[in-house]
Amino acid sequence: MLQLLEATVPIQRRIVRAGDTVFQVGQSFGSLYVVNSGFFKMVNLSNEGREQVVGLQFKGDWLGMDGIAAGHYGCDAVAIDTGEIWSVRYDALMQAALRTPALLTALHEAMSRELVRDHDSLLSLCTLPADARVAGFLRYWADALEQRGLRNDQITLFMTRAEIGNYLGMTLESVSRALTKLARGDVIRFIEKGRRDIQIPTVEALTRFIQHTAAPLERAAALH
Amino acid sequence: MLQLLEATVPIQRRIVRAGDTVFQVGQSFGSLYVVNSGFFKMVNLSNEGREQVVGLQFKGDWLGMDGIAAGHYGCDAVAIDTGEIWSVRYDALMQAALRTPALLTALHEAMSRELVRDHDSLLSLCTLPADARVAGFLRYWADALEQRGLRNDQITLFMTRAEIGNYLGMTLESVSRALTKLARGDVIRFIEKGRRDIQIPTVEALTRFIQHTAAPLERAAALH
DNA sequence: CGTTCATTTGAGAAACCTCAAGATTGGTGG
DNA sequence: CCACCAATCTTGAGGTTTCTCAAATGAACG
Repeated sequence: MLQLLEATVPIQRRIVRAGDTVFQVGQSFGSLYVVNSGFFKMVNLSNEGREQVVGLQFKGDWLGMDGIAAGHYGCDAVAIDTGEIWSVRYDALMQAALRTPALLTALHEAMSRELVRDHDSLLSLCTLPADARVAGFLRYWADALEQRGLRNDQITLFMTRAEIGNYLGMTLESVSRALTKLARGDVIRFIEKGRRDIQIPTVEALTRFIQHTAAPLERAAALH
Repeated sequence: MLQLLEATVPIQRRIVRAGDTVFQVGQSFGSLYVVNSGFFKMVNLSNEGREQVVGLQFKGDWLGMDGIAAGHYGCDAVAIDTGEIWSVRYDALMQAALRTPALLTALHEAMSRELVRDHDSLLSLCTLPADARVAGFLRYWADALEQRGLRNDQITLFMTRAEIGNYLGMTLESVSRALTKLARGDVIRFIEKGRRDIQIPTVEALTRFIQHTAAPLERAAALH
């Protein structure tokens, strides 16, 4: 995907460091961005000032697609680690897409994947208790790394407990307690001194924990 | 948008009644659907059988875009009222889009709007108490009607309390209590006998209720 | 080596869920 | 037209999860 983009559209590259913003909510929409390396969080800001992490983007993911319809970006895109971000003018991309339909396919698939991911988040938020949501978060991160060919037995969270909690709809204390509980059950292990590096013996153990912790679903199944 | 589609792409029309499914999770992806009339819910089903309403679609909205990347639909699309749904072959749409770029714009804006909407849902779920989420749900429905030129001072919910609760991440009892509270404060009114028809004196009152009920946000703002 | 920020842990409070009992409604058949 | 049935909805009481508040510990940095 990255190669395809490189070969067909003018690209601007930019190195970012943790805390840098790629674009901000309200800013006029003009370009889409693609993660070449690093990790990014998307932060939504409500009218009343409530702040919400609504997504995490990894290598190959697109940023800024929520700005296409409104004409301005719908959230802040913030780097949470050093990385490289590519930007593409949306109008240039559309021009190129008419000549190279594969570009269109790539863009549509990226948007589609993000929709699926959002729905997964909603599902977790609504149906899982706090502990399981944290486990699901770690599994998501591990899966994301694996899909990109990176080692996923050991992950570094570039987020504070507060950020993770915000993303998962719970307090930082609840995140801490959940991680402690996971470590006690040997589903995860803390490496070294810092508590940001987490070893994941097996992803299956995480999945088991989620299913085991999930509330009985007689009620949930009563939708019919 | 509907006219544009009609003029440029082969369309298949279908009348649906409440409970009919447009497509089901896992079904092979081939077409996108557009709501001509009626109301639809998108239901996600997790591996373990947890069921989650992840979206509501109104006139002009597209259905099935979460199937583009995976090659199969990611959720069930279920009519919750009588309506008409149009279907368009995705490959035919792409063909037509190369000749009529406006089609592409329309599709991208539809996906973009859905991303924004999903992020709004996440924000509500994570930052608002149950009462305010119900108020936000009613405001969303009223806004959706208004944007489509329909009267929005009186809305008919084609969903049970259980479905609303599922969508909003709470139990049906909590939905009931929230509606009772809203009615007591005269933010909404029940019409007639049934409890499915709700009168909304002013959307502003709903907004005020949400802001008033929102928890103080010192904690939430501590993301920096 | 002290300061600051992040994290952990505990105890009490609050929101929400669960369970249960009645009410209300809409539909169906007598 | 009325009575009954099934489904939905409301309301209450008590339990559970999660949040809030507070304090202590640990790590990072000059």
